Amino acid sequence: MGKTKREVVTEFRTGELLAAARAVFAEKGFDGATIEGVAAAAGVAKGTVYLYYRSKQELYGAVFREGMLALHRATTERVQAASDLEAKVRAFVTTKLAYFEEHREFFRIYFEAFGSARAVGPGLQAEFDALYREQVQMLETAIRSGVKRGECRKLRPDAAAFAIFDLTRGLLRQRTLGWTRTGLEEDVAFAFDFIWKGIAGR
Amino acid sequence: MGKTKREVVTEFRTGELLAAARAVFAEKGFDGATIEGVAAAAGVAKGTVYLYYRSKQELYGAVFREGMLALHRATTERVQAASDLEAKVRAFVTTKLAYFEEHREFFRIYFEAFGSARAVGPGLQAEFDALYREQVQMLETAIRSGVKRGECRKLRPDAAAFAIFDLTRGLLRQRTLGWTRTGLEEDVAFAFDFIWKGIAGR
Amino acid sequence: MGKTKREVVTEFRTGELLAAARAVFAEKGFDGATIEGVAAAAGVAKGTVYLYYRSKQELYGAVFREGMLALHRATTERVQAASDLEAKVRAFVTTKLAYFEEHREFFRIYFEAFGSARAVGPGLQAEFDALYREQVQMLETAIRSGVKRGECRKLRPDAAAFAIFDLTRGLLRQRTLGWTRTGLEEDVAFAFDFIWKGIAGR
Amino acid sequence: MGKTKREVVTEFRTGELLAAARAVFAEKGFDGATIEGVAAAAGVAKGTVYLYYRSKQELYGAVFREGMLALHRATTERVQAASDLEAKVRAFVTTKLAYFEEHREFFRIYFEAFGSARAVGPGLQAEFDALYREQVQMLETAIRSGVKRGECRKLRPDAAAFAIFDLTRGLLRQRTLGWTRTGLEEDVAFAFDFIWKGIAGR
DNA sequence: CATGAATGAGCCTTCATTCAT
DNA sequence: AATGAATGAAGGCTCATTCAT
Repeated sequence: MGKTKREVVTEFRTGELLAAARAVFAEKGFDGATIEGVAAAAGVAKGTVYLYYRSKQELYGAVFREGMLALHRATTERVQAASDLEAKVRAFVTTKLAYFEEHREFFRIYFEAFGSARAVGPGLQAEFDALYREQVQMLETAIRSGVKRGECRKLRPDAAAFAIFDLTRGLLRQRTLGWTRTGLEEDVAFAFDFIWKGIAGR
Repeated sequence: MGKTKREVVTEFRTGELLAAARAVFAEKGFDGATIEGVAAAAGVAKGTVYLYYRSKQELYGAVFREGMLALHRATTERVQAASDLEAKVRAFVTTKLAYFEEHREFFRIYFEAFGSARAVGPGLQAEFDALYREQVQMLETAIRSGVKRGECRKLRPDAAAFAIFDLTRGLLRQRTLGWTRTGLEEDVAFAFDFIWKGIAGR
Repeated sequence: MGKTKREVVTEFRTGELLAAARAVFAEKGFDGATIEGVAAAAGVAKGTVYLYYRSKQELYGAVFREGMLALHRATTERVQAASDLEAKVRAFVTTKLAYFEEHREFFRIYFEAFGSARAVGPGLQAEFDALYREQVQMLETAIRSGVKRGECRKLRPDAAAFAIFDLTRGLLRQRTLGWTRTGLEEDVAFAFDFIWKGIAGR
Repeated sequence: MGKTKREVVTEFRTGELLAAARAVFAEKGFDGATIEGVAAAAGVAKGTVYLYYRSKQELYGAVFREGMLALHRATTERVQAASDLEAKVRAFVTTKLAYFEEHREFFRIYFEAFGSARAVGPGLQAEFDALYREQVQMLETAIRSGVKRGECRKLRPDAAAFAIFDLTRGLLRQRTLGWTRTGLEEDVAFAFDFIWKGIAGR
């Protein structure tokens, strides 16, 4: 643990700035946010932001990446820990909903990426897409082996994976926008049920 | 038919500008787009844009509203024309996918509304939400009577409606971004199947 | 009386436009006024204004000149008709006040010329100055002969002329801005009295 | 004395900008002036102006207010220091003329306020009017007590105050526009004499 | 003659980024 | 490292003027 002084300060500042940026970007979006605003929220001067991030884009990227990776890690971990398909699907839905329950601010940023790929910049969009696909593939794999093991009916694993992903995302949106009054548990239960049985069911 | 000359010209310009604006907004997003860019795309001078639309916001609103209403009308019409739940769900998915197949550009604009409520402005966001809810309610009603008639199993109609909506939207995204290689027919079939039977199926 | 048709129409339009322009310039000032506004006030289209006046400047010039000349003529005539200095001074004050009583709108335009010589343009400013000096000289001449004839005490005629002019203009301003509640007669009486006797009086 | 560094720089810039703005507004008037022009005159970039003044209006307001208050203070002080009416009137005329002798540029701005109330904005116009009336009232009070004490003849103090004010303003204009070749002393002497004795005199 | 659609120069203002202190 | 003053490019919008109909 070498250059503690410098590194600690840097880490501290980085964290402060990241938090401030997250709040500001969440509230105003990429274009609506200003570096000045982020600096103010972090309690530092404008120039200081540029000591830690080279540009507005990069700062946004850091915020975005941090949130995405945490979400990604949590989801991956939980899903892989589950043993069978049913548990995996349930874990997927639960983890996502729970994550955003804890990170409301990141939600706006997350959703901005689905809409305005432009603001984000091509590099970031690629990263985002990569994580997206990775998650989809994880689901896909789970489904594929679920099909093999007879845990579910025979259907296209890739398409089903997308479907589960989208369904979860939609539910996320409703919850975060306050369009659902039901509790987290109940929402998860419904989503899983829908995914599992569709609307025809048994 | 009255002041044909003037009215025709106005309609023509309005249309040209709308098309140009749609293309530019689709490519760059609301903030990234410039009036100059729209004007150039329409082959007119900057000032001309302001003869037909009072502001950038208003122009965006016109583009957005036009696309939304067409989509809304098409969907509503087809769904209501269908007789039973199965047909209605199928119609819903089909119409949406088909609409964006024809209106690729509008897709980006449509999706921007899901992400950056800010840029769009509160008035437009409200309109958007209203249409959204109207569609969800239409699905909800269909499901409710489907449940009554035993066309599907007993589940919460509101949540199921949201689920169908979100699933469709997700599929839309994949198709438009070119993430699916399967044909329209097949995608619709899968989506319907998924909605209908879930992944457990019979 | 030749090209009656054309000339009559031209005169009519010219008059209409002049009146509209006077109203608009009076309300908004040179910079604040728009050709569109003048056209609307005159009940014609924008382009029509340019058929009769080459530019905004020229239109303003026409309005200005018309008002100035009428004022100048009225004043000159009345003053020269008066026989002795007392009558001349009285005529000067009375005519000016009476003129603006009738032409409230022109008042704003008249006063703009004292402040923003810039907007008016150098050519017009020169014309304005010429009329100004002419009036001052008229007063000067009157005073000079008044001095000779012993109608008043011996003082510098040029400076006295300016003083009378300025005093009148000030009174004008107060009346038009509604800062004086006294009647026209009384104001004239006071002004003349002040000019004649100063504040020390006999 | 506290944050000298920053405060000194700010004061310096504020002063520089104020001076530049005064020059530019004086030459071109409010509408004719551009922020770019002011910046250039101050030797800074356009954006810098906005670090010190929020808008063109505010900058104009600062220039205007500064000049008006200085003039107002000087006048008030000198007039109140004078003991009798004669001295007060003399002080009034002298101070005004002397002030503008020193502040030629401000003259154009001062006079613009008499003409184009519009450009200035309602708030500033109100301030201007308040100062105007205050000065008139000061004169009025002086005259009233002068009348009581028999220092001058009996006349309406309000109207006389206006007259003195206007006469002075007129003289100001002539001097600043270079329409008088006589010296300051002589002009003041004449003005006072005119005010005191009128043209009939003793 | 009259019209008003079209033009494009011009201006205020914002804000990401730099740099001297 | 931290600051925040300075920069200047960029963009929305207005409006005098032109010109085809």
